[in-house]
Amino acid sequence: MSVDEIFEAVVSSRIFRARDRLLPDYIPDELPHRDVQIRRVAETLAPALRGERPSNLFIYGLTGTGKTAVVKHVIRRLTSKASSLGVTVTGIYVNVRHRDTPYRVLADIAESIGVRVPFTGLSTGEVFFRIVRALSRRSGVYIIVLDEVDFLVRRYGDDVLYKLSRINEDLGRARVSIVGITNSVSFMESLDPRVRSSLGEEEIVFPPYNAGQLRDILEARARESFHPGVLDDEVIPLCAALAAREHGDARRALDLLRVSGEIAERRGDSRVTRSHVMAARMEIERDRVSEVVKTLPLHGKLVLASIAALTMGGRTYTTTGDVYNYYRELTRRIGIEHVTQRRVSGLIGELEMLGIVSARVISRGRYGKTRIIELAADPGIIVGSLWEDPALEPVMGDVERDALGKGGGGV
DNA sequence: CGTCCACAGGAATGACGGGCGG
DNA sequence: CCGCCCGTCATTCCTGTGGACG
Repeated sequence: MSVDEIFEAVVSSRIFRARDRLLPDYIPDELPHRDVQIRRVAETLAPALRGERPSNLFIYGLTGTGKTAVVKHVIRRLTSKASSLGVTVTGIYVNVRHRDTPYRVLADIAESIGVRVPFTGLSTGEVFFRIVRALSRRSGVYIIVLDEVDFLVRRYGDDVLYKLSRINEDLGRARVSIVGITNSVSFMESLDPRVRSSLGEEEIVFPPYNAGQLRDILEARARESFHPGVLDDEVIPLCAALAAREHGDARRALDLLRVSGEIAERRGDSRVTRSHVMAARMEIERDRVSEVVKTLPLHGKLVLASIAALTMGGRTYTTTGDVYNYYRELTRRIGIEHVTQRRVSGLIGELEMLGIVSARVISRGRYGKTRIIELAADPGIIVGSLWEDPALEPVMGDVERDALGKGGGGV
């Protein structure tokens, strides 16, 4: 296919009418099955229209339950209503997982209100001071949305939240309220009581979608994004069912639908079928894992290789100590320094956070306390991704062989 | 019912790179 | 341009602990 033909195929897609409406950052005008949540968020934030400070708000719900979409949707309506009323309401959105240090979060907030700050070099206190200084010269209501805020607190404590929750004391006419979004239901309990009572003035829980609701969401979105009649009847129910299995994650469901369409298009097929969905599922998983593995530090990769080698055969799990021994052997054969067991423990924790292994702490009594570690992604994909790092090449053959060697099932 | 294993996990450290004020 | 301070990353040090064994 020539370059021109590729471009032409994209422009005159037989499959998609508006592919971008399936992307994660697209906020549709209608959010099916979230009427209750939309109303409650709107009620909470509405006082901003009178220039009053809305209550701080905390939102809980698993990934893909529409938290971000609902908040963005309401804030978009709110700011446009406000400007038609001549009131200043500003929404500031920060995803804390992507900007995962206190400094970067504050820098983002500063940027959003037009305060230029350098990437680094300032103390967080200084950035905070500049935000306060800028806001105290203004009036209006500022709604700061901290998405996935649990990531920040887990690593850096609730210092930033505490300061932000008290920012109004230092301001003149401007008013700030905070909307925190989190995936973790137990998050609020980990906060300092002062912060908790201040930030949790209002709380809303987003329940997961069930398969039927996911189907409604997908159907509404498919009408916008696909040409009529290109989806086989079973495609949407299948995507919905697969995502429902993953605790009702609408983002997963939409990704699945989009990638299915992309695969159909790439293959030159005129309809999207079940087989495209199955291929999409595989492709999404492969991309996710290989992206994570690629960004892992070298020792993280070696630890992951060790876990893979120790679990791929008959055994389904391994423990920290076994992983460490195997890992040391790998570093010896490559001829590099090894890190301490503490660090390996930390790396295992990071792999768990990335969703590539699962680990839980158990006590084996007389035989000590350890973590039970299992792979949480397809082993074949993990090993395949590890092969891509040239530094691991000298040992990857052995890693694969060791794993297969245990296939018989005896210790 | 105390011991003690095999780690977990908090706190501290050091290297590094970048901005700031003079 | 220099010395200083800060955040970040990768790492080390060290204290804490659930529960089977004896």
